Amino acid sequence: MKILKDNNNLIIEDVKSFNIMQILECGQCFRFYKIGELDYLIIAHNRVLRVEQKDNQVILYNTSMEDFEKIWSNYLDIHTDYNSIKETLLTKDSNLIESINVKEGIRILKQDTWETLISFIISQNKQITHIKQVIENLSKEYGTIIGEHNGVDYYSFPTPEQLAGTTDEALRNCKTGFRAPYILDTSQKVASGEIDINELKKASTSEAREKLISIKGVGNKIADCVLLYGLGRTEVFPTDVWIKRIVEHMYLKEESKLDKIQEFAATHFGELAGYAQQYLFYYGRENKIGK
DNA sequence: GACCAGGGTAACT
DNA sequence: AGTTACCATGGT
Repeated sequence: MKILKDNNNLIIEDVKSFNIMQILECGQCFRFYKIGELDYLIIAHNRVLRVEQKDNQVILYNTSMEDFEKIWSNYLDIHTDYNSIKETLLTKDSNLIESINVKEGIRILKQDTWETLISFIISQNKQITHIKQVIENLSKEYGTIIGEHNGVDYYSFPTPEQLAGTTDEALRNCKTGFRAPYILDTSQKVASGEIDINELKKASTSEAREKLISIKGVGNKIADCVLLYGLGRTEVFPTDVWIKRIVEHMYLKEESKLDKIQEFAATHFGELAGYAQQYLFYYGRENKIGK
């Protein structure tokens, strides 16, 4: 892999295990817009980034080398060796061959902790398209303009302070529904420092999980999503209805409770459970495994 | 119109 | 400790 500069754009050449469509549409993130084939706008870290993929080239438009080193290489998880991860997973479990082959270009984005916390609170009992819609509503209402593309403005994800000052009714107007009090409460606790995002980053996985679950509206599944997508804890195995069905169908052969599925993932996939979850979720959901 | 969606809480046994 | 109704909202 090497990085080339082309006017205001950066080109990543010969990057393996990278498919921008799979990375964005595997269900881990919500703020992106498809503008063409393998061509997307990503809203992250208070920036608008256009990423287009052509053959073995990934083009990052209007980006400096400095931003790449500081933000995007980390966000896109560029320096993680996914070939090695996939090989190790396959030696642990050859049943993964199909999902890994089909979804070979997944990478787990390193997303902002605060944004994943609110996003996955919104996600409960909602479909992915609705989640995206509600997050866009919130960003337009409470965020700030951070960029433009083809005459359309794009907004940052609101800060804790921006959300802490609103009301339950205003949040419901953004179609948050019964999640509105959860969002408001969480925002006020983060804004006041009662919940410290930086402490979560330093805490052990189990300590961080415990703190996350203490937030009203955050249970096991949402806490694990924040741990995996927003805190880089790649050993956790978020277990939603889909992953539950998939694991039951592919491995356990019977209805199983959450703790049994967690135990299975930990012993079966070990430290790589988060990656395995991502391949299984995206492939299994698309093919309705177990449904 | 019932049923379900990348669940969680509170009020029940 | 283990179930169950309910929570907004939009799509099928």
